[in-house]
Amino acid sequence: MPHDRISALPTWLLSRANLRAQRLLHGALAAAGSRGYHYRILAALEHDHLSQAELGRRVAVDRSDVVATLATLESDGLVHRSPDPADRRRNVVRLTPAGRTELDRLDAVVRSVQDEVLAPLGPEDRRRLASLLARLGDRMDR
Amino acid sequence: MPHDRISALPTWLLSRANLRAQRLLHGALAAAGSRGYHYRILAALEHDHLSQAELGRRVAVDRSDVVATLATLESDGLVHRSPDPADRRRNVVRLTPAGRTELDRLDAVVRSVQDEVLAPLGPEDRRRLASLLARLGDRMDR
DNA sequence: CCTATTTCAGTGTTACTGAGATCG
DNA sequence: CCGATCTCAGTATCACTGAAATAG
Repeated sequence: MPHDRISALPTWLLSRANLRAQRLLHGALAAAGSRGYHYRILAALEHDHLSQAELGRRVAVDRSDVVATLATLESDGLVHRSPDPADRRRNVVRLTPAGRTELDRLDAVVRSVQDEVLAPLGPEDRRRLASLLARLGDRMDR
Repeated sequence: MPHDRISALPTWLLSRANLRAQRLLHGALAAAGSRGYHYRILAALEHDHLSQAELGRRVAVDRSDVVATLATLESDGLVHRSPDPADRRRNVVRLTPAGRTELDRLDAVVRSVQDEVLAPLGPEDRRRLASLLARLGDRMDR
């Protein structure tokens, strides 16, 4: 094999597996008329109403991208922004009823992609992989 | 936990772990004055002289990005392109001596990043992870 | 004074698409 | 005519930076 320097590298294996997963995910979300940031942000709002900064921290979306994504989601009637009376720097972001419906719709899409991504692995290997990946990703303080 | 819909998703765990790995990798390559595509393409040329199309296939870089990357590498004197006499559609791409030196230099950078990425795991878990990721990434025909 | 939040504008890498010209 | 290669130009998502305005 000519490119052994690369093919055994953990960062390579990780990026290949992730590329395949993200292709499937983005393809499915695009077919549903949505995108990754939209799903992430709607999902973060499922239980709580949050400020934009807190929202971005929870789903690891940059403050700047939160603004742009919320502008789209709000103009589509999926979320609602209102000034926080307790701290007037903040916006309180909530899911609208239409937003909750959209979240459920996208969630079905996302769940079905998980099975497709994990198709090569049995149940036990799926659990092992999840556990190993979680340990790698936990050190994400930056 | 408020965003359980996301935090247990394999595609989420994969993207988080990969983001951390790529941040470390790109940071280290940038500090060394290089980038991911440059390393990948130099590494692919280690043993063989290849056409651009074959090169792109081996390290999964799009034909279009191969052109742009080779233009930079060639102007830096790291690779050499010449028309293939046997098939005049093709360019034969070879590493120059300076290119081989650069590959060795970048290789040291990349290797040290692997240890940093895998720091949370012991030797046995590292092998398991590599094996599981390889099985996920193998289905990359598209 | 310093920090946090929201917003805007812009950058960067990776990944990808479409089309033209050349050649087998 | 079809298919492969190289090139150019442009797009998309995600990730990120710097700075201004506002408020605690």
